[in-house]
Amino acid sequence: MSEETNLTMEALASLCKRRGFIYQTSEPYGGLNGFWDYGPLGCELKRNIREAWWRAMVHRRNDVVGLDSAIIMHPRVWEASGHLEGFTDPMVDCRACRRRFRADQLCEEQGAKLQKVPDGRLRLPEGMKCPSCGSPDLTEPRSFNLMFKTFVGPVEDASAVAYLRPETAQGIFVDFPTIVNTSRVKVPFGIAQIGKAFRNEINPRNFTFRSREFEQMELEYFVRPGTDAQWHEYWVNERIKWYASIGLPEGRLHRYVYAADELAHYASACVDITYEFPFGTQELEGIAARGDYDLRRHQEYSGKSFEYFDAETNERYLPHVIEPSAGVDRIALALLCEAYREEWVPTAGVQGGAIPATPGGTPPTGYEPRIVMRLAPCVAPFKAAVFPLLKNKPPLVERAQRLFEDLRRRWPVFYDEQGAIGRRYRRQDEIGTPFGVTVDFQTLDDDTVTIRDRDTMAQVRVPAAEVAARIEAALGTV
RNA sequence: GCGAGCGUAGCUCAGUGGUAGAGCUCCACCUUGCCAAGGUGGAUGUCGUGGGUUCAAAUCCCAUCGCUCGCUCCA
Repeated sequence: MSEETNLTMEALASLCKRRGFIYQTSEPYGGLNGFWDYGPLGCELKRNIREAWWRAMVHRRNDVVGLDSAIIMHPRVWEASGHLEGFTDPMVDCRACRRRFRADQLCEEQGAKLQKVPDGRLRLPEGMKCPSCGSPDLTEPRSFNLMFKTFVGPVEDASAVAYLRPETAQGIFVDFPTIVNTSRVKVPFGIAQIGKAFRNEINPRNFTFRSREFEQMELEYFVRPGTDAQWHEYWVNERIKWYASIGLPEGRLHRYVYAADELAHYASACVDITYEFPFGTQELEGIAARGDYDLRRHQEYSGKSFEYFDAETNERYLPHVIEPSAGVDRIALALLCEAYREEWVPTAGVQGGAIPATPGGTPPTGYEPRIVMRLAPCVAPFKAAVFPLLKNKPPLVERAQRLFEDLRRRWPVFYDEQGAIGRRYRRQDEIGTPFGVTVDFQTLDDDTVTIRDRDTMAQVRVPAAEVAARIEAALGTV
């Protein structure tokens, strides 16, 4: 990683805290690794992401319904899903020095291979030694589950064990028969869900990118067996389009297509949509063709039928599923990375536009630095800010407040009369507000105001009555 | 999880055993006729936390929590 990108992530984290987007949880207690709080601006950003997704995936489609299932489900769900066995890293402990190591890693280092015994358990080959102290006195490989465990009811015994969901998808699969029976849906159709999920990650890293508590937006789209490939391709394309609509251009997104030997045994295809973060190109969303694996497993483990009766073909079958699964927090982080700019802008009297700042440099004569978040208007926390040009002139203040009250009925809008007008513009630049609407002395004559564009800093004068329509147009169709 | 580095005000940081600081930010008033940092006044830190050494600890030692980087892992 270069020094420059390093600086950028630090600068972004610093701005996120300074302006109230995202910061560590439980700060007075020293923080807690892998958990984050979204402040006043961050929670608006996240709401906007969720709402844009829900509109695109549910409200504007005829073939998808929504769901909000419980975070804690019957523990057998996680046996059926494979999470109880699959979500583990086998570890061995050294009895001599009490250190703990990854079993597969330890074997590989010593030129051996972890052995599997017939009952499915893992065993160390002969002659393995502790990499730390050299003792051969090692425990058998043991699994440490990445699911958070808790107890249901007052008694903390084995029969009361439950887990916080490590993904939202299983709620959809488990509810599949009920939704089919109650919602008049017909294959192909989808069930969408947004919600928190929890994984006890060994190593949270890269700001919020890998967290222990995170939020997913998942669609399970059920299709006729045999149509998997075409629907998979359809959803990959749909999702890329959606990212563009919230301000992540296709140029910075990539598709990582899984090779045959990388796929889970039940999957026929998987494509990750990745984004060029400063710390590397990393996944935002995975789109997998999972066959009928999930429904089949729940049918087996529950003993109930998960089959679908297709009235068109008069067949009974387990639908196959395409799963676009996105992380809200990762999308929020990508949007913040994409939007963040340090610029040098001309001061009064200097011609020309803003130039990108050199990290750590000082602006040339006639320029001064600004930080601007170029968030797409549809995801920006505030859609506009309203200012009286001067706060000590009551008619300006009164008219500005009236305009503010008018606009806030429709969108989150910010009002500010504090300090010089230029400073107020800059404050809004840093939090990504796309428009600054200023009431000045001419407003008192003809009721026009100026609208200042965040990105170009250019101003246009329009009738106050047209401001709402201008904002609406900028929000687009998202 | 391992190794290395780091933790002082909201932010960026100075302060290496002897009375906690600067710049920016923030608040009040003034000023200000469109792009921040003009005036006056003000607020904010038991120096991440807990122990220990010492007459005395932000400073030295131990533990712990957190952050960054590398390895590892993964969504």
